[in-house]
Amino acid sequence: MGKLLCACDSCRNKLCAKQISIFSSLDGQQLTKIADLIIHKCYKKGELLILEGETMNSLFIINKGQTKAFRNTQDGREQILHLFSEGDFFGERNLLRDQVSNYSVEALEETHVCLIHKHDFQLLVREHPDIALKVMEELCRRLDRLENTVETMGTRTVEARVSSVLLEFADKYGKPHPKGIMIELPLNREGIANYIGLTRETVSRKMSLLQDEGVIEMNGNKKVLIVDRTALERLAE
Amino acid sequence: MGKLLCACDSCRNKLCAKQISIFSSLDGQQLTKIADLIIHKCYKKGELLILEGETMNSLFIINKGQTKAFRNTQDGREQILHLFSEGDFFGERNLLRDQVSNYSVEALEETHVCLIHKHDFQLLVREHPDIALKVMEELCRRLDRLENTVETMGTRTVEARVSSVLLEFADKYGKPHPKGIMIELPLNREGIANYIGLTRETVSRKMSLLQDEGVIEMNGNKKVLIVDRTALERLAE
DNA sequence: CCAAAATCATGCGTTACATCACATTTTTTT
DNA sequence: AAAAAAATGTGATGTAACGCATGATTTTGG
Repeated sequence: MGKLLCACDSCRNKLCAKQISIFSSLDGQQLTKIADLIIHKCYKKGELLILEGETMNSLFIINKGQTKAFRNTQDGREQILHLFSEGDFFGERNLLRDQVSNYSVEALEETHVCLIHKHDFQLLVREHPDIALKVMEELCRRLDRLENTVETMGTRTVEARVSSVLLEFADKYGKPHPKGIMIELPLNREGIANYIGLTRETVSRKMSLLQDEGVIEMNGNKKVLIVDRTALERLAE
Repeated sequence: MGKLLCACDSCRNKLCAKQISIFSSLDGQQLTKIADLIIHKCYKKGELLILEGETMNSLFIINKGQTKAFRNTQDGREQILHLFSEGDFFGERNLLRDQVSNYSVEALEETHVCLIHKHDFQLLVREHPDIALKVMEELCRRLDRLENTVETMGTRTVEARVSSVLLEFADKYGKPHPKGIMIELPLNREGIANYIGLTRETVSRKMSLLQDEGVIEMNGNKKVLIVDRTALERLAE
């Protein structure tokens, strides 16, 4: 289960840093310099990138694949806090203040990451203040999303929560489809339940209900077609 | 209900900016320059500082008093997202990208704020990158808190939610007391309920229960004495 | 200090979700 | 392609929080 250096050099000569929005203000030469600082790693599905409570010393940037950030609650549940995919970063909180990670991060599929060491990142930020602004922007986006999550979790109706999460997935992972928007779900039913604080069974039941109402169509376990987005938005309130 | 300029000059000549952590890296001369940019305003209890959906052009920093940030949900509830008190700032999200406010902010008591105009703030950040890092730190703290909120809201047991919020208040507003920690509650029962996604009645019932168990002692409606912090921490998990 | 208004406590019936159990389907493995 | 494993759907049942109603208490404002 060792975390091996990535065998593929899919990005070593391709300036993967260029793809990443927080570096978007830099020019080619600066990016080349950054590329030299980056270490690449590759994780298989189910592998842990970060363990809650662990001391961190790098910023993780996802080059390919996706991960979930979660905590194991005392009552045995798993609460998923964030989903990270291509271009997202995490571990930033431990770069400013010395602090252990407050969640675990697990690969949901084969995931390739770029690592920048804490020290290098701090130098970069000093040299290019624009990076700090980009990071701030992303943190604000993340706050927005969490505020929405808190709002929907505070809402009593469970239908609204399920609808919200489907809309979120549609925006993030959805692809156009002749009959609507096709989503390749990043999580199974239990994962969705752990993301919005419900049980697997309740998510199942509500999704079946949405299908009966003609709002969505399930295609196997991993694909969902949003047929009537408007209805979903109305349900999500 | 007009938002009048503050009559008191409690801070005009006292470099109120000095108190504010995001400016802590600046020296006296720089602070004086900032003080000139600041506009002071004063709001009475119940007044709105920001209305959800409003275009924003300033950063608000609380000099004295406290406020709640909230949204009115479609089902008629009010979801409180943040509590801000002395030294806290808000409105930052609208300074980076042009975006309307995604929550309303209301004064919970007489509140004095310092306002910095978007344009001035952006210049300041360019000139003093340390400010951006300080803002990032605060944003991270806020993310931490929201992540905790999501975790406790996802937890099924309501006792844990109530205990968590009491602990949060104890840390933020608690004062030492011979028998434990005395809290001056920033919110009434309904407010607490809207903060953690419960009903007023449920909060009432659970707090009565905690009192019966000898964990807390209520003193009128606005004061709570934490008698057994350990028990509360155990309940909060 | 008193009266009015606001806030809080609590009993009770109802509802919605959790929980358990098991059949079924889908996915993975060989 | 078949077998094994994993994930999902669904019914029955219990329970905990909601929602309403009402009386008690606390706070506010003159």
